[in-house]
Amino acid sequence: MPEKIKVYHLEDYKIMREGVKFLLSKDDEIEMVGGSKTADEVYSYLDKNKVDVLILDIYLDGLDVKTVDGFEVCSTVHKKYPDVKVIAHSVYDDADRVARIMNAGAVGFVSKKSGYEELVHAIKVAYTGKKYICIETSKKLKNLNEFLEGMVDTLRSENEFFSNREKEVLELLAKGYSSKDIAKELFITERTVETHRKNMVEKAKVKNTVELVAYASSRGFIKS
Amino acid sequence: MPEKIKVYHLEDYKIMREGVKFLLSKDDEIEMVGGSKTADEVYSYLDKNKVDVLILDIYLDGLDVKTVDGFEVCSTVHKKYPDVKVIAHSVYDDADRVARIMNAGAVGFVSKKSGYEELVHAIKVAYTGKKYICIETSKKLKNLNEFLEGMVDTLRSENEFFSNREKEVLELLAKGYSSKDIAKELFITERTVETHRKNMVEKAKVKNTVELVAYASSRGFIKS
DNA sequence: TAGCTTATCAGGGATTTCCCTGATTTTTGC
DNA sequence: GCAAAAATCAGGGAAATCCCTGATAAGCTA
Repeated sequence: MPEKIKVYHLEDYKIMREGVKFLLSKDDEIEMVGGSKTADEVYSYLDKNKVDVLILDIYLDGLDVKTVDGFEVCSTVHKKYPDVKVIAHSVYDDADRVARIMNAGAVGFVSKKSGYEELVHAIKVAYTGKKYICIETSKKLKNLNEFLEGMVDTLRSENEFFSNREKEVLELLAKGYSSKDIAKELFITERTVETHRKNMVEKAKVKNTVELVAYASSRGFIKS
Repeated sequence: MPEKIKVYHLEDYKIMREGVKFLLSKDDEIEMVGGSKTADEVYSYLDKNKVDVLILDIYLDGLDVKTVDGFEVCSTVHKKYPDVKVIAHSVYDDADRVARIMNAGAVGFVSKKSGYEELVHAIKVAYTGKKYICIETSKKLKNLNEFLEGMVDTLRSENEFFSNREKEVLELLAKGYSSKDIAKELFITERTVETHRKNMVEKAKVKNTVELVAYASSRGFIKS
């Protein structure tokens, strides 16, 4: 099967992250690789991992100290990680904000009033390098469609983070399984399981399995 | 099996309704019976059907003609359908709005910054006839506890589960620290650290530290 | 005051993880 | 079809965790 579109979600409301994560994961072509509520977490994730599409909540009022501005995040991501397509996801769908966010480098705009199919659609369109504005909003802003003009296609490379087998091991680790338990479950030897653990610890640059699971959990690698 | 708690959701953002519907449906005791974006749809549903809990987004800016006020909806529901427990679900978690909505007859308040487990918890508490305010918000309003006194039955404290010392240990564990490392950091013996770990593993009913961290992380006990 | 929780400390031993050294086979990408 | 990545397997030994048995002291509360 072809590689899935790797999607990261920046949004300060946890329940929204949780919901979107599930809804988008229903689509076979999409893989939710992470989600967080601060821009810094996004940057540090993007430094190490490949992400195709970033869903960005424009207004992050932020629990953290400094107030983060969604437009700024968008243009920073656009400059620093040009391969990442940004889709703005917002409750505000007025002309001014849509224009600003598209100028800041977003390739898509989806109102939160729209359902998840709109978001799925926007992601797929963005992935092909085109721009998209959700039906709801574009109806409202039909004079603004000049903004939807061609953009340069970007390159892509980088590698996957955890392999499928590693992810299987990871999930069982998070359930409290020992290497021996996992070996039985997956019909491989304990040694192999240990190798997978070791490799993941190295990849994630963490000290041990406990931190690995904390790391993976906070980035949404572990289902539950 | 006992009957499920029938939950209706009033919320003007479709994607949020979709997400919440799934997230809450994962719980065996909860049944999502409906959801809509206007108050009128709620009323007509309540006229014909039994609903135990109504999740109410306080500010419905509303695509529909007349602007609907969440506080008004709350008090209308409270008077007209006294058996329906209203839980306010909002992005605004300031003292003023919390107080107003509780006075308008809500039995629970959950910030959208909280995850779905908080909503699940609030629903179950509400169903038993008690009042509840989410951790996030009650932390924020802790100086205003005078006004919360008597108004709420369950101010779920974080200490409900792990003690402060245990949480300190937990945070360091999630950073990959060994018992020895933690002992140095906290100026206690390795043995004591081990006891804290053991106690947490027992409390959380998990198999080992790895699962403990996965458990804690998914419930937001670990900052980062 | 009696009982509960929290926080501290400890020995001994079984089990597990971690770390170093390797290796072969299978799958996948170009 | 070749090279790279992923998946498999292995020994040996140090370190850490896990599991059982305890204990003491402080603080809260009914």
